[in-house]
Amino acid sequence: MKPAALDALDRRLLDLLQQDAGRSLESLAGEVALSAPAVQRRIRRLREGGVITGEVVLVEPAAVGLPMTFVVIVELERERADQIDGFRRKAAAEPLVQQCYYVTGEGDFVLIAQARDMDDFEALTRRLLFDDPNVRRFRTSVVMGKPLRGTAVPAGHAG
Amino acid sequence: MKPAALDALDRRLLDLLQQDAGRSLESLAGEVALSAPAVQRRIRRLREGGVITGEVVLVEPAAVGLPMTFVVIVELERERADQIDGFRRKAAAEPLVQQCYYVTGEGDFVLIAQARDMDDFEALTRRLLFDDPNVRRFRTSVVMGKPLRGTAVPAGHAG
DNA sequence: CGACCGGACGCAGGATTTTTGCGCGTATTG
DNA sequence: CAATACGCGCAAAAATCCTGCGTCCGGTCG
Repeated sequence: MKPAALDALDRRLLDLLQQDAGRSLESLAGEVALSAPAVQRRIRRLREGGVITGEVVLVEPAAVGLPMTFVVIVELERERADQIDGFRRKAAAEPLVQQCYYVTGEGDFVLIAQARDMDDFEALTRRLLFDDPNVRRFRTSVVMGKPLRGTAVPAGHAG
Repeated sequence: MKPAALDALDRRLLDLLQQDAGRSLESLAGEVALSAPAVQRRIRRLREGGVITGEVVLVEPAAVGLPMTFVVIVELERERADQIDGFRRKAAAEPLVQQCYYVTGEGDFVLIAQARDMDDFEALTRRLLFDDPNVRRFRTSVVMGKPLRGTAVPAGHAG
């Protein structure tokens, strides 16, 4: 978990792996002009250094019966550290909540959530928001169309 | 790209792979009480059916020099379909923009973006927002602390 | 100025994993 | 009740990953 300074090759690898983590070491090696073991060692270092934090499969929400996406802006009654943390924990415990941002300005939290339908979402708001006395108010936006989703950060961008 | 009805095993696999896509087929097979080839065939079907849309590595933004996260709510002047699409395209072309939601209510778009620092973010807002005459106004929220990020959807949740 | 040290590389062999072909059992359909 | 289709497990083949080792480069210290 040390900083470990990334060079241009590391960044290239990060960009490639953020597009497709399934490629073979050989294929990556060819792209960055290195041998397969060298690529593997670099990737391992990036993992151990905490730069790469995981490797996951992307699932189309609609395909598993959760076609609706919501953006919820939540305002809390009091912004005490333990309450902030409490709410964050509760939100994280909800599988339908994909992302949870604690923000300045406009409200206190911004949530991104999935749901099967309106009823499903309403049940979520009840559990997470209505029943929590510390939630002052919240505003829900329904996402239309297929959103641009992603977690990729441009590693080659700067340093 | 057909619906292809998911059974309980498919859903278990999806949940497991959304946590860690790096596991061996053997290990997955043990967990769901199936043989490795059976697991592999299911995963392939899920890919071909469009349920699994990709496999990526997760990168810690701070580690590549992009420690700041922003939530931006954007209002457009006119909500004509081609303008909506135009803005969406412009946003998607910005590597720093991770997510872009077109929503009802509160503004028209919600963006999640990364940046190295305030100047970096300001440059982004200039390119994407100030210079676009179709952007009426926008509100920026800075994300504090480490947000809960993720793209995992609970496959076992419903059907 | 030269020797030492650390770090990263490529190569090659061995271990693991993935992939394919095949035969079997079960469920569905005519 | 027979025929077909689908999915499974097994076992071997193919591909990939992983490790150990020798080498090279760059910085440092005597």
